[in-house]
Amino acid sequence: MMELTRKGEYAIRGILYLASQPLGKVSLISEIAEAAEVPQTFLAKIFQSFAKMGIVNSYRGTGGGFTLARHPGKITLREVVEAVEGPIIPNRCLIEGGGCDRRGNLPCCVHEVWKDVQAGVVRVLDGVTIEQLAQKG
Amino acid sequence: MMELTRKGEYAIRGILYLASQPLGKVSLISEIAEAAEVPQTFLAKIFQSFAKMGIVNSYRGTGGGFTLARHPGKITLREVVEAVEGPIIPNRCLIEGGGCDRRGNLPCCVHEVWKDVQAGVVRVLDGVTIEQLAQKG
DNA sequence: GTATAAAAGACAAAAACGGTCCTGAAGGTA
DNA sequence: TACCTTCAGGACCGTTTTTGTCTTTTATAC
Ligand code: SF4
Ligand code: SF4
Repeated sequence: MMELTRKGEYAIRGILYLASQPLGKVSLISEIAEAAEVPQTFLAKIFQSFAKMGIVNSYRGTGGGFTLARHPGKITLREVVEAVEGPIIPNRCLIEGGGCDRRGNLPCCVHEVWKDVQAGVVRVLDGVTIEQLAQKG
Repeated sequence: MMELTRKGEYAIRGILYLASQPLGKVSLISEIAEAAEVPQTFLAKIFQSFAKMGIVNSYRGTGGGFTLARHPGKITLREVVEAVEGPIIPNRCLIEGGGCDRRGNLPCCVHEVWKDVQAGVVRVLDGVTIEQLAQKG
């Protein structure tokens, strides 16, 4: 239960490589993929998600590649994970507007527990920036 | 990410029905399935897992069925979830004896974050018993 | 115009999910 | 003993998700 997918793991490795590079340096996806030991085409998809979420900037053509869109101290691990895996939802009754199928959409007593779990995970992941991680090596 | 499967959701509903019954009362799987609104054959598998984990007792033959193996105040939500979904493992480097494939099995800096996530989730789920949940309705 | 590099989308194998079904074993009961 | 009840265990199966690959298109630099 609660397992990060490969995509999530690769996403972190990739963004961490970017964070370890000099600020503003443009990196090729091929370069990132090699350093992060991730299949290149797969990582390309991941970085597309990053770009859409405004975590990285992408540049096409000669001299193109990716840079961080913000200072690494302003990018949290939660953002990185959620960019590729979607929001952190321990149970479907926490989905925005979703609700529960039982009892006429009234949440049951367990609902609150899942909210606690969600809040706990979010707090941990929001408390870590990729700058912190990159510095620790 | 981190989503409980149907199996986990059904497991909780099923055990909560047992906890709502008079202590020691033997309940049929058909009865539990109907009350919990869960496919019966699927719930049967779930209760097999419970029995193996020592959460419930099962009795065969006429008059058989299931009872809680312990007082509901001694059964935590974590046990119930882990019985059917396996241990709470946010990332594969937390698997016992598993380790990471990179850097010669040395855990990286993100490893500690996943340990924090795991500890947080476990703390929440271990802090709730099915007795508490059943009482709140 | 041409080379470069990301964007976008189609495709696909493999695994996980969400069950169903059948046979068998254990335990009552007449 | 024969029969009925109830759970145990395993085979099976369709759908969805994961984990990618490949091809085509678009944007950019030179
Ligand atoms: S039964 Fe309770 S925990 Fe389960 S989905 Fe509904 S509100 Fe959430
Ligand atoms: S790279 Fe780090 S976080 Fe990822 S599996 Fe290895 S030790 Fe864990």
